[in-house]
Amino acid sequence: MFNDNYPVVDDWVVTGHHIFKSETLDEAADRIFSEISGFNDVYKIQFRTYGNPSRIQSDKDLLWVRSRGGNPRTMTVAYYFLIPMDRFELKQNTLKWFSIKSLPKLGFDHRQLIEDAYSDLQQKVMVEPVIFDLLREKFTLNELQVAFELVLNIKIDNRNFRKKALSKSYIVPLEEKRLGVSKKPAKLYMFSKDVYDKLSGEGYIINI
Amino acid sequence: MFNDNYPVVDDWVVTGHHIFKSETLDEAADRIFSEISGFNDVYKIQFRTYGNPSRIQSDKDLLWVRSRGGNPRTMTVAYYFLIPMDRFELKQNTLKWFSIKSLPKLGFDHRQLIEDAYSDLQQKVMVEPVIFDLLREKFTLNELQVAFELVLNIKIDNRNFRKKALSKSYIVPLEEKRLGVSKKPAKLYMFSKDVYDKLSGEGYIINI
DNA sequence: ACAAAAGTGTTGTTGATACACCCATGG
DNA sequence: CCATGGGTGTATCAACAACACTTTTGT
Repeated sequence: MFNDNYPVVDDWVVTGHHIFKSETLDEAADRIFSEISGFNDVYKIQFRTYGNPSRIQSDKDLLWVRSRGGNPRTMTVAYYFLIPMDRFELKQNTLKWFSIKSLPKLGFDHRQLIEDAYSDLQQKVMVEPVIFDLLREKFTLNELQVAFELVLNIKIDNRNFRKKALSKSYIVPLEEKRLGVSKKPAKLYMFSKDVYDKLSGEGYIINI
Repeated sequence: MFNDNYPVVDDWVVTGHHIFKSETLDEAADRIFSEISGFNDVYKIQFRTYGNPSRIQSDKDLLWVRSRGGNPRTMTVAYYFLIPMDRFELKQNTLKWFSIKSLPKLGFDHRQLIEDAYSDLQQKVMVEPVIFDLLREKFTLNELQVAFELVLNIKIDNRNFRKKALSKSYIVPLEEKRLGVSKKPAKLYMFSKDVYDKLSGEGYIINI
C-alpha cells in the first residue's frame, strides 16, 4: 500500500499501476509486485476486476485521479500475491503493511477489494494447496497449522491437525530440524507438488 | 456464442460486447446475457479478465477486430451465467449451444476462456451452493445428482448421494411430485438459502 | 404386463472430534 | 532448573464407500 502524500489526498490505497502496452496482465502484476518487494517469481492469483463508473466516489479521489492525468473510469485488474511473511521487505518507505484485522481508512473501493481478495483466498485455501505458498520451502507442522488458523480465522486442535497432516503423502518429512527459533527444535517438512498432482482428482468432497 | 458470418471469419466465439460508459461491469454482463436469452436476473460469476496484447493472434481475428473499428488490444472481463437448461432459449439464430464436451474450433483465446470458466465452476460447486442455480426452483434429488455428475464429470452412487442430500436441512422436501417426465413421479425439493446461510461457517473442511 | 426411473438399508472402514500431559532444548 | 513451544494416544462418533433389489407409475 502506498500513501502518495498528495496535498489533499492522504488515504491509504492498495498499490497499483498502469499496464504497459506490450505487457500481459500477469507481467504487469509481477512488475508492480517486484517494485514493491524485490521478488520476481511469487505465486499470485488474479481474483477480480473492478470497473464500475462510480467506483471513484469521493471528491478527494476524483481530484487525485485528475491530478495524475487519469480517467475517472478506471479498470483495475486485481491480484493478490502469496509470500511467507519472513521473506518480505518493503522497498519504498511510502509503503506500509497493515494487518487484515486492523485496516486503516482506504481510498477508492479498496476496502472492498481487500475483502474480496481475502475471501477468495479463504476459499482457495480449502480446495487447493495454496497454503504452502505462505510458508517457506521447509516448514514445521505448527507453522502450517498457524497459517491455516490465521487465514481462516479459526482455532485448530493441534493433535488432530498433526494426525491429518502426517497422513498426507505430499507433506514429506525431512531429516532437518528448525533450530534457534523455539526451545525444542521442530521437525521440518516440505510440500511435494508432484505427489499432490498425482493424487488429485481422487477425493472429490462435494460440500452440497 | 455467435458466428458473425463476416466473409473471412467464421470461427465460433463466445458472445461479448463493449461496456457502455455509464454501466457497471455487472450491468454490462446482464445486458449482454439478456440480449442472448431474454432473462434478466440470472446468477452470474465474474471469473477472470483477459487482456494480453497477443491474445488476438491469428490474421483472421486481427482482420475481424479491425473491420469493426476495434483495438487489437482488447480487455475482456469474463462472466459465466448459471441457468437451468430447460429454461433456456436462444434469441438470435446466429447463436448456438455447444456441449463443453464437443466444442468447435474457437476464435481468439476463447477456448482457454471456456476452460477457465469450467474449472472455476467445478471449484465453486464443491464449496458454495451454486449447483442450485443450475436447477429449477423445485427439483428432484436425481436432478441434483445429475447436475453434480455433469459438472464434475464423475459418477455418484445414488443411495449414498440421497442419504447425504436428505441429511442437509437446507434441502427441504415439498409435498409436490414431478409428474409426466418419468414413469414413477419423483418427490420435489427446494433449496433454502436462509437455512444454508445460518449453518454456514460451521463445518470447515480443510482439504490440506 | 412391461419398461423406466424412483426409491430404499446394512456393513465395514475411514476420518473427525474431544481431550491433557510429557519432552527437548535454550537461556 | 525452568520456561517455552514441540510433540504424542485413545475412545467415541459421524461420514463415506460399496453394494442390488423393490416400488410406482405410464404406456
